[in-house]
Amino acid sequence: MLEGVERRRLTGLMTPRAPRGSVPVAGQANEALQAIWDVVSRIPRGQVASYGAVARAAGLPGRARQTGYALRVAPRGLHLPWHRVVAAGGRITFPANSHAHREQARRLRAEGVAVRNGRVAAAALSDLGDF
DNA sequence: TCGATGACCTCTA
DNA sequence: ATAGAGGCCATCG
Repeated sequence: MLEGVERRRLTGLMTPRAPRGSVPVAGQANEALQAIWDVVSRIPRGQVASYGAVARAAGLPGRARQTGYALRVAPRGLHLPWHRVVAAGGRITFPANSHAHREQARRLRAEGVAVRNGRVAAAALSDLGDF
C-alpha cells in the first residue's frame, strides 16, 4: 500500500496540481502541514509521539488524520524523523509484514526505543505537552 | 457537488 | 484483546 505511494511520491510532489495559482508547499493551506512538520522535527531522539499528540501540538486538536497526511506528503528533503510518530498507544500503523513497518521498527530500535509486537515501550511515548 | 479513502482517535461492549 | 460506531477532515475521481 505504501510502496506505490512511496514510488510515486517524488513525481506527486513535483506536480501537486495547483488549482488557481496556489503554491504547492508554501500556500496558506500548507500552514497546517508546516506546523505538523515542525512539531515532528522537534520530537526528541529516543521518544515517540502519537498522530493525535502531534496534531494537538501543532494546534490542530482532533485532526490526527491530518498528521498522517502531512507525513505522507512530506518532502524527503525535510529529513523528518517520521518513525517517531506512531498510532495511539504506541502502535505502529503499518502492516506487520510491510517494508515500512520493519523500517520504522529498525530506526526506533536504532535509537534505543524498544519495539515489541508492533508496539513501542510506553515509556518512550510522549504526549508533547510542552510544545 | 458527492462519495470514497485514508501513516487516526476515543468510547462502548 | 477484539470489534463496531462515530467523529475528524484534506484529497481525489
